[in-house]
Amino acid sequence: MALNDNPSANLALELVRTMDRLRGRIRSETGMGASPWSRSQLAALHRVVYGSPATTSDLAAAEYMRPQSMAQTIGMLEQHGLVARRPDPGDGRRMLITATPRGRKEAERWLEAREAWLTAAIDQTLTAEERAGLTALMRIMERLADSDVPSEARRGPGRASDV
Amino acid sequence: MALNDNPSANLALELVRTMDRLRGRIRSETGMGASPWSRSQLAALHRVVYGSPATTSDLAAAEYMRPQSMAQTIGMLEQHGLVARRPDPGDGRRMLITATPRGRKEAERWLEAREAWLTAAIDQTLTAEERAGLTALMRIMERLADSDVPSEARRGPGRASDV
DNA sequence: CGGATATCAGACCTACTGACATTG
DNA sequence: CCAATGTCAGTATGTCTGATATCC
Repeated sequence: MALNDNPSANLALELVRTMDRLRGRIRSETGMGASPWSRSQLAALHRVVYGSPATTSDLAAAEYMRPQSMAQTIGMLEQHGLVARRPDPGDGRRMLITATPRGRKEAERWLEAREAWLTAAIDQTLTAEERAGLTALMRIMERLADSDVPSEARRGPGRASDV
Repeated sequence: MALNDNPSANLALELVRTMDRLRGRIRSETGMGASPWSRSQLAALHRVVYGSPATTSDLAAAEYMRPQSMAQTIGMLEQHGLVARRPDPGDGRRMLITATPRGRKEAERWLEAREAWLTAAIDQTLTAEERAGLTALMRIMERLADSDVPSEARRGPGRASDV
């Protein structure tokens, strides 16, 4: 790699590259017609179904998105009756999102279907020990995703000369 | 989770959700102005710089993308003089991509800058054991990304009732 | 002629930014 | 009046598909 003397920098680069490649493989195997719902929509639905009632902003913060982006996703789910929005009794600004019975059924159906290839890959290429340890390893990525390291850390070099 | 009786299905779902969330966090911390190059462009440049001369199709296959998508990425790199394309002497159909000296400099400069936040997060929130675990996790993800499990595995349920 | 590579054109998905209204 | 939430509109990106030309 020879990128940097800092081991963490190499870990970071390799981690991102690995996630990008695995994501690409999953995309290429899953195709787009595999489900009427996009990955973002299923992620939001998953959170709504298995979580407590929350606002669009809450969901956006949990997924590290802007509220407007999450609103668009939630809007599509609402159009199809998978989630419902009701005003917060105590705060007129807030709209609470909850899953409809239909939304719960669709979530169970499609969350499994969407990751069918990855499920098969985990089954067929990992050992039992690796599968047993995978959950613990994923916690490490969760800790990174939710770490309180401030964004200030990104002190990039000056702009490229003439790009 | 209560999604499925198959443990691998739950692992698959959790892995995808965790990657999506970490990706979102990195996106939100890195911003868009952090680099004149996109993540796809740097990924392609990284592969060209540290690999042997290859065609657009080769690079696309390695990143699990369509050749047309990779061609667009490579085209932008070529416009800015980071990579060069020359005809394959032995096969008139093929165009070999190589990094220019400038491309090598830019790669070293920006690959590090782009993951500065993740580097800091790894440094500040993970223990030595966890960093070792992270390496193990990346190996597993690489094996999944490159596994030979066929796409046939995705036998989804029938289309949603009336969606 | 069939297979592989590259190219051109069009479409979609996802997330972003900015501006504005409403409520606490 | 200011902060927070939600909504509307426009933008940018990255990838996809389809169709076509060229070369082995």
